[in-house]
Amino acid sequence: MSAEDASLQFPLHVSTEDEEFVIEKDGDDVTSPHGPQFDDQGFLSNEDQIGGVRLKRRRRCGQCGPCQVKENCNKCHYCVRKDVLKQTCVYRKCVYLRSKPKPYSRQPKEVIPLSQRPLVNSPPTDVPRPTSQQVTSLFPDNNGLAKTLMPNNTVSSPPLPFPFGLPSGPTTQTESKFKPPTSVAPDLFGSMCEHKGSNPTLSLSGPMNNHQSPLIPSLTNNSLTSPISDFSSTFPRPSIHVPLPHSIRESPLMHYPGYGRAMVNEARPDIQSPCMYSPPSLRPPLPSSVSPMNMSPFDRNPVGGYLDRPPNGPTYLPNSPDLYRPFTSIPSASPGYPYSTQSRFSHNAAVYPSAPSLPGYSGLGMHPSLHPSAMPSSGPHYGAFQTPSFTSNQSIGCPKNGQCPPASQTLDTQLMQERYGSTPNSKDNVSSKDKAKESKNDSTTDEVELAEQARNVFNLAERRRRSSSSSDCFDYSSRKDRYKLPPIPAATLFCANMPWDMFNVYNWSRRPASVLSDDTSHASVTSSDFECDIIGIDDLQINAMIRSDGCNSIAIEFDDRASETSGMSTKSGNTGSSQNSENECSTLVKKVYIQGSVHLKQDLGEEGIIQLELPGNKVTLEEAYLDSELASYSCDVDELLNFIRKEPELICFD
DNA sequence: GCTAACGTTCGC
DNA sequence: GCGAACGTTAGC
Ligand SMILES: [Zn+2]
Ligand SMILES: [Zn+2]
Repeated sequence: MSAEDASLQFPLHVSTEDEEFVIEKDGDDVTSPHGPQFDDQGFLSNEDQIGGVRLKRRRRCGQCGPCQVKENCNKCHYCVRKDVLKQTCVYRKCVYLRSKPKPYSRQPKEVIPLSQRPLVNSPPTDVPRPTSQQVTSLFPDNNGLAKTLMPNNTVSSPPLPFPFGLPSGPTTQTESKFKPPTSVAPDLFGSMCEHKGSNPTLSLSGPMNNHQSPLIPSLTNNSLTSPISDFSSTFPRPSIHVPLPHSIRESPLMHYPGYGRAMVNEARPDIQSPCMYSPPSLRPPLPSSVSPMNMSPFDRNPVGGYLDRPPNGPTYLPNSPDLYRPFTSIPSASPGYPYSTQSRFSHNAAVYPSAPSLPGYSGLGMHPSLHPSAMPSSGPHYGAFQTPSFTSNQSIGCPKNGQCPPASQTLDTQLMQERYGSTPNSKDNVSSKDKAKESKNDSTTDEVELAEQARNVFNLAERRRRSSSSSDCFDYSSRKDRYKLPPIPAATLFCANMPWDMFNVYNWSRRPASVLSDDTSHASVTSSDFECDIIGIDDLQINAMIRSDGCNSIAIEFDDRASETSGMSTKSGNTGSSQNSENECSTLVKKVYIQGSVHLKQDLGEEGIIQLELPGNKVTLEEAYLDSELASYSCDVDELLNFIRKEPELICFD
């Protein structure tokens, strides 16, 4: 790679709602060796542009996913015709260069001293910078750089931006100045806390923190779902609906948390599966009560914590590298295709042949901002990237609303195959819509209505938000263009048949959540087929049930039965977990505490994916039991059963 | 509006 | 000087 790889770290292009700024490192001046200063379009923003004449080309940002790709695919149109077209590989095309350059008449922008700049790091209105508000994973990659699924199905990890083990909290000047997105996600935990305060319910029984209860190796789930009616009938309670606005969505920014960190192209150690980690600064806003003292992320694994489970975990768990992957961040493509405008990357069968072979979407938050057909039909599959933007007023909400094109089942399937070596039953996929419809029809009217209400709550808010914000956007894609956007792979696909399906926290004893979907409508409906168990977050002293309608919103509901819960909890708490199950139901397993962390993933369809990670010791499984079907998901059933048998807290019904 | 082509810029 | 690829525009 050449000069292009010595990509930009500075200046940063920061914009607020109303202003755009160019950020340079303190001490930098316009003639510093860090290079020229660019404005939001990457144009020189210093005296070189005084007079409104752009003199310099933009350069690749070096931080986006495509910029992390170091090799040409040699398959795409531009690669094939490189000599003539002289364009960069479609998989390497910087996200920020995909927007149409502004005309030369552009006026220069003010260069603001770093110390005076707002911390809000949002994209310029006319450039598809990832926004700080586009978040899917609460646990993004540690290095904050997007990764790309390479043709060989490996993840092309971008250079590590800062040393592993970087102490949390303010460290360097740079670190403190370039805070990660301040708006990361709805403060689910904060909501819990709030709710706790106003509606205190006692915790689940048992010593949640003493680890006396059986530990189950980390659980991961991919579907927090429940039929609403079922759930509601369980116990009346206040419901906190957490609409998932732009905050919880695919967020490239979460993968580039530090526009401002000197993170580009630095050497990185060769680490194993640097996927399940997150930068300290980007962890979800867990209240201290939720984050156990021993949850230092850097204790968790060599790369900053948050492994699904320890790398040397129990053997009965699938010994798959996938276990140490993060949940795939599913791009949210359609709703706000940020790119441009000149449709430089719009659908062009010549440039992007063979639509059915969409290459692997990036497992790390981006996927090509290219029409699926842009990708080469065979061979390497790069996951290039896109930056979702939510200024578009294109389809809001899930395909159920009839506003979004469905994700491509074909592509999803292929992606599954490519990424995980397993593929959902294609028939299932093909018929998923029908099944979804059936499922929906089977649902009670109340269920449907409630689910729709939940979605509508979000949709309304989101429409408002988007409509208010879209006006100041520059040249976003036309409606026509937007409909050219690549489909969104349904999140469930990425989880289907994944190792973590073995432990679907919320669906134990129920069918695994490995329901494949070729569109989010199916995901949504499918979600409603599931039933949630209760999770207990001990420090919050609440029982909370997290439910998603599978599309646009997540509801966190808290057990309102204070007295009942109190009694139960008190009983269990006093007696310890060892006494509370046998008397209740012969089929119950005692409260099970989870070793490691619990990953919760919910496909929100067009809105992206929400991923939560909870400390395992804060999550209990109640009335969970492992049936043969579920056990079959283990790669080593015998070992798993042995584990259960050995655990006095677990009851094994042979 | 869209793309192919290519002049040009840029970093090395 | 060279490779890479950005930006422009003619042509459709
Ligand atoms: Zn290529
Ligand atoms: Zn880039």
